[in-house]
Amino acid sequence: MPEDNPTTAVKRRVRRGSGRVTLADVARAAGVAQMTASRALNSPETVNPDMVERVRQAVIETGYVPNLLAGALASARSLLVAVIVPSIASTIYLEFVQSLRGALASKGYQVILGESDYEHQLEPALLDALIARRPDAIVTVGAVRSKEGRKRLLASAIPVIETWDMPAQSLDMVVGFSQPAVGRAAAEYLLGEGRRHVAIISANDDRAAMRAQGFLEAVKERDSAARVESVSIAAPSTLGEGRRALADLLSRATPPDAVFCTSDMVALGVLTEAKSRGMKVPQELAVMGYGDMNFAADTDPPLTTIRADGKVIGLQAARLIFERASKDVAERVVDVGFSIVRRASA
Amino acid sequence: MPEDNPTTAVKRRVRRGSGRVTLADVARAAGVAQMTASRALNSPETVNPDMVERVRQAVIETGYVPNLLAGALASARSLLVAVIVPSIASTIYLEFVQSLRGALASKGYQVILGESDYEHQLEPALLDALIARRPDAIVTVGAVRSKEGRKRLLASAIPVIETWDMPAQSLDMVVGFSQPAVGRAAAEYLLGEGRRHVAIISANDDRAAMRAQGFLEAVKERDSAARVESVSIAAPSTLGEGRRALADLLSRATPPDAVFCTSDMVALGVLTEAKSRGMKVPQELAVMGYGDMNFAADTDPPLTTIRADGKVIGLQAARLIFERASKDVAERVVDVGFSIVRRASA
DNA sequence: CTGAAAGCGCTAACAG
DNA sequence: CTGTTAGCGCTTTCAG
Repeated sequence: MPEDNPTTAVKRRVRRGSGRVTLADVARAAGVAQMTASRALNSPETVNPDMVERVRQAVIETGYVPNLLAGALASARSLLVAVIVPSIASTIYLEFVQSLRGALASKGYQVILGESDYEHQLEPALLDALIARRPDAIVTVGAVRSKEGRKRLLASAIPVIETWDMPAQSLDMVVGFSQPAVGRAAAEYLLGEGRRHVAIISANDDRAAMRAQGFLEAVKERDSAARVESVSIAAPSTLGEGRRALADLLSRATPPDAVFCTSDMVALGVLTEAKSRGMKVPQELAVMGYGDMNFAADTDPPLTTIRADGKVIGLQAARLIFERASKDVAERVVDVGFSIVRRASA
Repeated sequence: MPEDNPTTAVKRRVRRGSGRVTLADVARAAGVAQMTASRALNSPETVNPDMVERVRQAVIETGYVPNLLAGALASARSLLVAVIVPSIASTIYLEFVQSLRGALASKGYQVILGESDYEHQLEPALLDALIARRPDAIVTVGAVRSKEGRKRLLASAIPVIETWDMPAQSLDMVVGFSQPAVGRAAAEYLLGEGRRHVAIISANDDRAAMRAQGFLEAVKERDSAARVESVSIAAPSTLGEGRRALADLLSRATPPDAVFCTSDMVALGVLTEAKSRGMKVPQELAVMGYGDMNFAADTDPPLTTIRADGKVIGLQAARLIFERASKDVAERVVDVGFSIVRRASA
């Protein structure tokens, strides 16, 4: 007879806990129900102040540190945000990640890092690994282009923010600016300064390619007969690549009188190479960068560059995440624009 | 009577799941028990191949993505590693974080990012926030100095790896090298090259201070009457800080004939300032950096610097984490050393 | 090798 | 405002 009977008690499947202090321990120590302890910690305004005090005391006594794994599972809110950058080593997105992480941390969110590699398309495996953590949002640098990637993100129902770009078909939310417009602006600036034979040194990643495309189009529009030199370098772009790219350009039949570079680091390489050859910048060669990195104002000569404010992108992305979490209808697209920082090099 | 009786059925507390596909759905689709599905995915070698195949098929059909929050809670293994850097924006640790993240990812671990700020001591709040995620390891850049921080880490029973340093009192595991030894090596190198009036430009963070100390000690040991100039700059160190620091040094009564810089970026600033003043490097001024960043070989002149291989530190840290996880007794201390990369600037 | 039950530590939902 | 109960989705444990 399968009757529950004390003498034929079912064998206990033993499974002891981690041995760590749990919320139940805190509740016991404070002499309240576990749920009250939970509320005292997470929404103290809904609990009698005395109880809150007792619970806080108990937390200190016991050395309790909540288990967010359990909390996230129970509440379906992980307070985790996945951030996918092309490469951790690429300095361009550092301030962005930093400001995003900081803003998120202020509301209890944590950041989990993904790396997509410039070369490979955002791999489904990477995406699945991140989705498996059930982040409350996924932030990607650049638009998600791969069909499979879009599909998985959509299926996951996790809010997505694509950044540093302005995709025609956004997945969900966007915080960025037009990459081709950056290239156009650079071309117009250099041409407007009277340069006649412009060049572009561009890395072979998605966004750099878009800038290059905008640059070339703008030059052609202004003067369909214009010659544009172009050098492609590998990402991540370094000072050395910049030096070699300029050497390449200068070895051509008609050397350029202006160069737009895919990044400030490359521009610094161009500056270095130019100076080592005794060329005068900007007289003989105008040099323009992209990124306005923290050294751009202090190069010799100071670097004219295009500034896209990573800090702002990070902050705006965080804001959208907060709004979405609180069910306020978040905007879907934020164009943070960019600006030309005019210094002496161009 | 509180007897369980069908007609007075207890009211159902409704709590529907997330609506997502769960392992139970997969098991159902595959016609196996949930536990078998779990095993088929996590330890396929323990399951009949046919079953594995059926489960895999079901995963694809259903679009199942595991919920690692639940898995982590149940198994007490989060496959999460917390990495604490002083500042995300500081380029020195980029390769380290990248290689660490990559190595961990290859075994299914993910990285969650913490930032300690150079200025504040590792804050208990940051630590608690990370511990709350129950990471399988915590990796810190630099030794954990604060008493409270050490206490919490110890109490958490989470494996800790302190990196980029060689603390006398390590908390648990260490992968690094002696920071004072770096300073000594730099001093000995410059003095050995015949420099007589050396200077140091040092940021005011923990590790830079240790290098500076080693530098000063070594100089004194060699020649107790030696004069050493010293400039302190704010972290994070930039090219501009380097320029200004050199300007400062040159304005002093007896300008130095050699400078050791807290980072390559600062050294690049020194190079820039020297060149803009028409000084000859290394003839009039030897310049030495620290970090061997990717631009160091391509500056003009190429930068002599001290290389500590962040990539190796990351890899070694990952290895220790794996070993500890598999219960092999992991080593506790790995000294990865450093090397002087001799180039033209000094 | 496969399955059933129990429970990881927390919060949602409901009842008082 | 406080408490009770029932899960969240997975894996451990034990039994077959």
